[in-house]
Amino acid sequence: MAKPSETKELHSQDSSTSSQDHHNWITEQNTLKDKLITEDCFTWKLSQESEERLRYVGGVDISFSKNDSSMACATLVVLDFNTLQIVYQDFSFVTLRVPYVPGFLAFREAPVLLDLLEKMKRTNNPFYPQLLMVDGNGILHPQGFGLASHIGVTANLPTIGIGKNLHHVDGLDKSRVMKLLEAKENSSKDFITLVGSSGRTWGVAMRSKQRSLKPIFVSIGHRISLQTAITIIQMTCKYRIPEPIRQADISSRDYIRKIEMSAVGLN
DNA sequence: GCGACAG
DNA sequence: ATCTTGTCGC
Repeated sequence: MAKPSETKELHSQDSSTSSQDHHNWITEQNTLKDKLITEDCFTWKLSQESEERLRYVGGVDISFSKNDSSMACATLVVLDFNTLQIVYQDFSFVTLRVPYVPGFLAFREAPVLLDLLEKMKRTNNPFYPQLLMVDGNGILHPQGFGLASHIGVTANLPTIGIGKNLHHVDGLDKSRVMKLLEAKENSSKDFITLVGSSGRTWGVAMRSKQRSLKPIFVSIGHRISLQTAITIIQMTCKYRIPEPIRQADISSRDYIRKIEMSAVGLN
């Protein structure tokens, strides 16, 4: 029979999770991780001369209601890689019942984002992205399998993870990264490689714009090399955050704001 | 044991 | 993630 801690959450809006959930999540992460590809695996090219060029780059983000933290707006945008203009945009309002647990962001956010991708594929949308940027880490993650990798493997799509804050892993913490960024020998570099205590490379801390001291953290999501990911991120940064992510963020906030305005009107 | 911990 | 105004600077 179920223990009290397992029954009381059944009808709760803001559900918590058990150690059993965590165990299942880790198992699923490890299963998906077997399919992870950390090198360039796509047919398009970046060069102008190429027959098949990278043209459609997607970005996904989720914004939350300030009133009800389980109410969210998930957004998928697709930009033209050359002009960085939006060519496709879709969103979905959802109630997220899975809480945010550090290391398991994908179990909260991936389902609704995958739905948005699936909808495009199902309708044979010509703007279906050739590459997807995700706000959240790829392999820069305790299990080496963050949200960007989770979405990449599940959707079988090349993905890049972009974190705005560092997820501490393998001895990499804020102070260590700041020291590296401030070191004289690194002062002119626009990114530094994040090598952990184990010697493993997890991604890079990138100064996407010279003036912005605060870096972004770029890591492999799926089917792309770190080197290619860096190049593409640099090519899509008008500001600190690469445009596909930034536009998705702006759109989802905008949608949430409009919804809350109409909700206030009903009260 | 205590603190840290993407969004 | 979100709560929050102005402010300094290009």
